[in-house]
Amino acid sequence: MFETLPGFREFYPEQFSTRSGLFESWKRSLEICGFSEYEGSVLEPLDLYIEKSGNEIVEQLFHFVDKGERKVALRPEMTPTLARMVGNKANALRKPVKWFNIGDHFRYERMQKGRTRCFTQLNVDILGEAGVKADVESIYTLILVCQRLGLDAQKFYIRLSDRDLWLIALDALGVEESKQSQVLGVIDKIERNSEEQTREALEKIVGGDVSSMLSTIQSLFEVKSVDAIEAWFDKLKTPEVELQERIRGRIAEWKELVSSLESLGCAGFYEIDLSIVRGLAYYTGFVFEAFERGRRSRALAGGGRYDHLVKKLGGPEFPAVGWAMGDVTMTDCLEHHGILPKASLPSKVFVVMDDSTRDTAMSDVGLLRKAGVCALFSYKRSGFGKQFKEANQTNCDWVLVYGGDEVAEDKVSVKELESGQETKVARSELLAFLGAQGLGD
RNA sequence: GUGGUAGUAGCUCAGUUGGUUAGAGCACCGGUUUGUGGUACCGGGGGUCGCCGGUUCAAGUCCGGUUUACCACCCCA
Repeated sequence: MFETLPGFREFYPEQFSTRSGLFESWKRSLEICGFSEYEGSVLEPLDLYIEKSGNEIVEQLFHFVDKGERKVALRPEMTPTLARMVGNKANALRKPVKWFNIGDHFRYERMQKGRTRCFTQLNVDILGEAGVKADVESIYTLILVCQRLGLDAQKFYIRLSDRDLWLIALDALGVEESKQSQVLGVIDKIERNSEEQTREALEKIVGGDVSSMLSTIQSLFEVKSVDAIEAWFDKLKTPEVELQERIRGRIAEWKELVSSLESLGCAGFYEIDLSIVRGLAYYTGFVFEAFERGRRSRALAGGGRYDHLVKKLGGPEFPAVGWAMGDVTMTDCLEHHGILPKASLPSKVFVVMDDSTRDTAMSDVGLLRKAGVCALFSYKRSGFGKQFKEANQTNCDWVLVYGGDEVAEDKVSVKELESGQETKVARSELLAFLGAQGLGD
């Protein structure tokens, strides 16, 4: 037998039902917030990703040369595709652009828990709006999606940070602009690395004694409220007027963000945590990640503002904010809490017949199906007992018995399996009867 | 890319210091039951013991390689 390729997945009907249930929930939650679904290409020019993230990411991509000598890659994420799609039609799109996609993504890496080579992601983005309102909506939709899957504030939370604030802080600390992104890289790893490693990395970039800078940076990790952010900057005592302007402006935006989230009922669902920087180079402002509480696992979702990506890919200036959520980690989380979703299935009827009534019964099966009623029957000639058994095994809710007695009266016995209740219904009334039970179109 | 652990039926596993024809439960199929299901009892099908090689009279069992999975690093969209 051939085996599935490493890191790729197959979904048997039972798992597929969970998957569909998850997708249905995602889709519904975003439609509620006024987002429209879109789809991009799964295969993209390799340069689209090199352009954005640098050459080293090529090793993690599923990439190859096609028969037309084109260097191509299976998409590892949606954002560059989306940025290009929006950039191409930027002037024709009504703003804000509120789009979501549920699609497969690929990366060639060693597998482990919560990580495969093929995964499905929900991508939610708002483009064309630079104001904080878009950040609020983005974070809010993430919370809503989780809530509607059955996750409450005891089960997950969002860690909220701000790359812009870090850049201001680094300016205030006197770090040259050209070195700031490198320093952000070090900050991103601070929790994982030892203090010694961090100090060395920082010295290498900035030079000289960095211990006071390091402790100032670390003190920003402790900050848990907007007031504390304000106090942290007050303590720095930056003399430059222009920098003070920036600090004041950013804090005002933080205040707006927090108060809007509170009024949307998001209190308890998020924490300010400036240790989140996020590795991707294209993030520019607020960034955030969703985590399960009380369990060490991968982020459930992550996102943030990326105001320059559309332009970087050849489009016009187009501010954007968005996030992505993977199906692997989310399914794992929902399973852990015993709240796996299921695809919604319509009620089904099973038609029981014998040789003498087969023609009548089958012609009714045809009529029922045409009217949108799910109607099954056995492919075997077997006794009524067997057929009832099959009705159970195929998860039917109703059985229609076409026995000789019933058909002679031009009637059908209709039995509801769960209650065991059975009534005789005239064949001409059958559709109306089932319709009253919520079956059919 | 580095390291650790594991692979026996569709699933969960048992299989003694190497020893006849490799087992159990669940699931599946059939029967008890040719006009009424879920329960119960009885029966049945299903295995190159991941793959290749080695040691041995004899390998599911020991050794080497390989592959796959899981876990921890690395990295993270």
